[in-house]
Amino acid sequence: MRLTTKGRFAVTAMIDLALREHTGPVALAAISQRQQISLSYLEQLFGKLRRHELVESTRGPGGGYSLGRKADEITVADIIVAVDEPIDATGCGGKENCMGDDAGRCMTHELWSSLNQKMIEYLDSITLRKLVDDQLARGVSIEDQPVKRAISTQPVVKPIKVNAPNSVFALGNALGK
Amino acid sequence: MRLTTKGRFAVTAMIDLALREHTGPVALAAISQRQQISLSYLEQLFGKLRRHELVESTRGPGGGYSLGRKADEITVADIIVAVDEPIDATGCGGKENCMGDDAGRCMTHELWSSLNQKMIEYLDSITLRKLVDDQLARGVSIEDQPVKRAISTQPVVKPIKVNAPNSVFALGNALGK
DNA sequence: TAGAATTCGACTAAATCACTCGGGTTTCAT
DNA sequence: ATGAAACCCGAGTGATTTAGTCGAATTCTA
Repeated sequence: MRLTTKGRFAVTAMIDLALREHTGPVALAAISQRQQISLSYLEQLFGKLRRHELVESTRGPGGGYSLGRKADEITVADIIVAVDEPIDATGCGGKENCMGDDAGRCMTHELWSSLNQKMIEYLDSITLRKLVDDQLARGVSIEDQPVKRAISTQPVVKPIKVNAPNSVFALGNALGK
Repeated sequence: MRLTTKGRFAVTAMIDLALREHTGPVALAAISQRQQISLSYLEQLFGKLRRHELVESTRGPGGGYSLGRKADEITVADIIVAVDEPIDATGCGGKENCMGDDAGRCMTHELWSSLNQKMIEYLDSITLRKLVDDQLARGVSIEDQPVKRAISTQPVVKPIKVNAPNSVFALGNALGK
């Protein structure tokens, strides 16, 4: 289990999606504007989320993404595992066959796996529904934009996101303590 | 709060250290062999751990590292923060001054910070002592090598760690679920 | 004092991450 | 049909992380 900015962005985007999917599919462009995540990066993340069946896509105008199952059946661990690609690797998947040359056994993995397991269990106990409720309790305003596809008499001024370096947020991490 | 291989290695090494420091300072070379972590990387990690006063160093022959304070006063969060360098960055340290141009506020950070806080609190509740006790309960054999500095009549054959790619372990991550 | 064991610190190289770019493909509205 | 809105995909790039190398500095033993 890893915890990187990629996972954070995915969780953030999923919360945003869960907050608004009741009015139909949510376009990535909208999430991109609200959460300051670049559109193409979101596309990568949602590609993985879709392959893991955490979201469903609707193509064409008026399309977007909706949750693949109910919000209380999606956990934070699901999201993070989906975008982080287990990779598994090391060849020493689950068995103890990764011993070296002396009696050390697979202690390296043993040592970490216990804590790792606890982390996973913890993150698996937090559902998307819980996070959404937390946000609503905090009084986050959803302030729907004109929801249905804009009646295209006067085209909406498209906010081209000039040169505002949205990577200012993207780069950082931690937020320490 | 980030959770990368660096943090995992640091926690693993600290457990190894805590398991054996009762016989005096533990040399990084020993941890390197047991846990399959490259010596130079360990040196980097312990440099940071030392600056954060989680460990103390003793130089010269018979030297090594020992815990900076008692094992039940060191938490997993302490270790991870020490090696991960908060960096803080983003300029939007703690305040809400990072709003964009429309009413979106700092929702991106708001969204994540709640979960982030929970993660920190959780990892801060797990002490090194607890992890060590878990390992001992699992029956991990400590199997002390000839503890005191080897009587240097016949020099011990230094296991040069031929070309065994110890990075096999170093590379991977996650271990999925 | 000589020599060995060990920690320090700076530089360097390889791998991975966090994006960006430039194209597609599907579907709806007119 | 045509065009626009949205999802799809894969290659490319720069910074960070990870790891390795070398040369010190320190301190114990003999």
